Amino acid sequence: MTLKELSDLLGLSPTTVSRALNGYPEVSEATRKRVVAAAREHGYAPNTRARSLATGRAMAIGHVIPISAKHEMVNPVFADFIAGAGEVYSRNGYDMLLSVVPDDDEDAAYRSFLTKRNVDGIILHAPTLNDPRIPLLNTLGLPYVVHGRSSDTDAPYSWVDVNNKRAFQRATDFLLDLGHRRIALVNGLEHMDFAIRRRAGYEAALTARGIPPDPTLMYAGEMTEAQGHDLTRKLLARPDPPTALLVSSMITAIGVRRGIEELGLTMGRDVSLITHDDDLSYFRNGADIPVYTATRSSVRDAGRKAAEMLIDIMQGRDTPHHIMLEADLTLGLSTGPATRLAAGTG
Amino acid sequence: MTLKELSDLLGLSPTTVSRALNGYPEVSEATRKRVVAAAREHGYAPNTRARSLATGRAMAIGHVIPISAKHEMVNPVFADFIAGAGEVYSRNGYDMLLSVVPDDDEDAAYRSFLTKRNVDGIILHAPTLNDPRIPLLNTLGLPYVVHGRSSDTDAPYSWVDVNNKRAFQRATDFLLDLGHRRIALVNGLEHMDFAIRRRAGYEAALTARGIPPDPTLMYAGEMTEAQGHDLTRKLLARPDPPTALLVSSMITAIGVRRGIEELGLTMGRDVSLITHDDDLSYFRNGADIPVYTATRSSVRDAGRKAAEMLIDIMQGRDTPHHIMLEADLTLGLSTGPATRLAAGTG
DNA sequence: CCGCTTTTCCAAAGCGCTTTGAATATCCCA
DNA sequence: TGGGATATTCAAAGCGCTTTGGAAAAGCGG
Repeated sequence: MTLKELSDLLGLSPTTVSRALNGYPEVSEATRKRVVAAAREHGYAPNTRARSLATGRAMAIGHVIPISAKHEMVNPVFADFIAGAGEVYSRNGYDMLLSVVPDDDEDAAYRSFLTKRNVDGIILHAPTLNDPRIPLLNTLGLPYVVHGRSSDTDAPYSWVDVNNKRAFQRATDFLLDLGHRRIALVNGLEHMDFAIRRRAGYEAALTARGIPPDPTLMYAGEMTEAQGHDLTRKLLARPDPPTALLVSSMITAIGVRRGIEELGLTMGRDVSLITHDDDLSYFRNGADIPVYTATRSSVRDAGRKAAEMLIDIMQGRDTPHHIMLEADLTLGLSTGPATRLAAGTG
Repeated sequence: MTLKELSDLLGLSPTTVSRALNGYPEVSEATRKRVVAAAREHGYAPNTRARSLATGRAMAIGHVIPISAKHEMVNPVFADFIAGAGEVYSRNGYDMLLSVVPDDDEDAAYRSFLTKRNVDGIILHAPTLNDPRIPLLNTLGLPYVVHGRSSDTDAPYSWVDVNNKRAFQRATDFLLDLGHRRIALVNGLEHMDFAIRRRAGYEAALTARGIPPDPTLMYAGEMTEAQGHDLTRKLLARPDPPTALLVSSMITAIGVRRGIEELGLTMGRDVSLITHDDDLSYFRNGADIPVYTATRSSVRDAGRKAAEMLIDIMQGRDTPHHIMLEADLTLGLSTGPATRLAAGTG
């Protein structure tokens, strides 16, 4: 069913039917009712392609999902972020276009969004230090919002981010308060902006207490379960093992825990652990006390906020273009005073 | 840059330029070269919306991501499935359109794909017993492929699925061979088709050895970490605890393991565990012996296969429209003979 | 009842591409 | 050298919608 068919059916011109459906004032309320009813009855909806050709707007928002070319790894937080964003898109009549590309030719994906004109805006994921995609998007001229920030970047851009530095500073402080002095950092890849900020928070907390950060206690890499495990085994095998670990991902934390328990140690007693928790639906803590003490911030909520911001920008609304989310520090069972392990080994 | 501008630039008609770029034979090789070079130089790519309006093909494939309205849960395997499918789409010039909707009005999303004509085909996720979406899609007339199957459905449809029944039958058999007799099944929601088939495999293996399936050992629910944990605690607190658990998801298995170890028991010695492993990138086992004995089948690979099948169908190629993937049974550290626990409790 | 404004509707152009049908240029061989 | 076949190119229509500019209908005060 096309607009023409529907208008023939109603004995009206396509113009009138179009206006009636799009809520223009130049059509009487009576005919509008009639048109809307007929459209519903015959299941008419305008052909997206024709409409967006005529209007110049694609009514779609693009996401580029980079796949680590080396490790074929897909970031597990994407699913929840996209769930949040998608919710907002649906409510506002936008489609979500996903482009899955190896992370070494992401640029092409953005350019193609522009040349093919199939999206009106873009969400940029997983920004790195001085991310080259930001100047690229600025030259392309497509509205976009970054999920995260990019340190050392001059160019202006809109973003939604968690206060990663403060979160990890607070977490480290908390561990220090518990008496821990050797605290390991198990972080994401070091060119990732969130990892940089988390490290900054961690180092700031240590330095504030006069403890020089120990590079051998700091790890940066892919956040898989296996990495968490292997690394923990290595760290705890040292003559001077850390008494606490600060971890950047729930999935890595699970591996860390496995490593701890394989050694017959108990998390929260022998070794403390704080993890960042993106509040992924399938890892959500039950009603009782959380297993992991965590810096928690819902990535799904970030998705919603980023989507809303982007839509605002595309509609020219002059909203604040930065949203800083504060992570909760939620107390769980994985942390405890450092004394016991210190006593055990000392 | 539009086609017209490019053709003016070249002193050719839009027709010729279009044909040159689309590889039609009615254009001399010399001009084709010239056109292609100019297009590349000026960064010309046809406007998707105009092109698909003219051709009638959207060059996009739709996925509906249902969010459990009750639990706000997003299926963690989606990310990897989509990564696999997206890879194939990119290679073939298709876009991926995602529609995130609460799972109680999914139908509307499919209908809207049709009326808005913004996709050429659909991938159907997470089919249930006698899934109503299959007849719906058959009436809509859009090509589609189901990731999974739908038991008790008469209507024909194309699918890519894992042989869930055989996988769980083999896994159960393996546990039986190890001497286990009380084997718990921790399954997904019972209206999900994969859960039904896995249970069928589990029951078939038991029955074949004359062991009547015990309904109190069979659980069906959301596959979260917390559920796995809570359930395990309950099961192991029974006077007649199971000596082994067969679990439908890696994430649940992690919770199960937590439950086991909280009781001071050791997985693989005191309690055995086999899980289904979708080979998600961030849970991938390292090079050494896997932690979990598992029925393993890459969901990313399933995504690739489903995408290829759908594209074949859309192009009218008469390929086989069913692909049954066999899961590996990979031996890990989480399984062992039943004797010890039996000795301990008996 | 007339001339004016306001309301309501419509014809036609145009968005940027593909594709049909026709026109022109080129070729080959008698 | 001419005429038919073949290789190139092009003009124009059309995909289904929105939107400009205008026409017809209705309302209104004098």
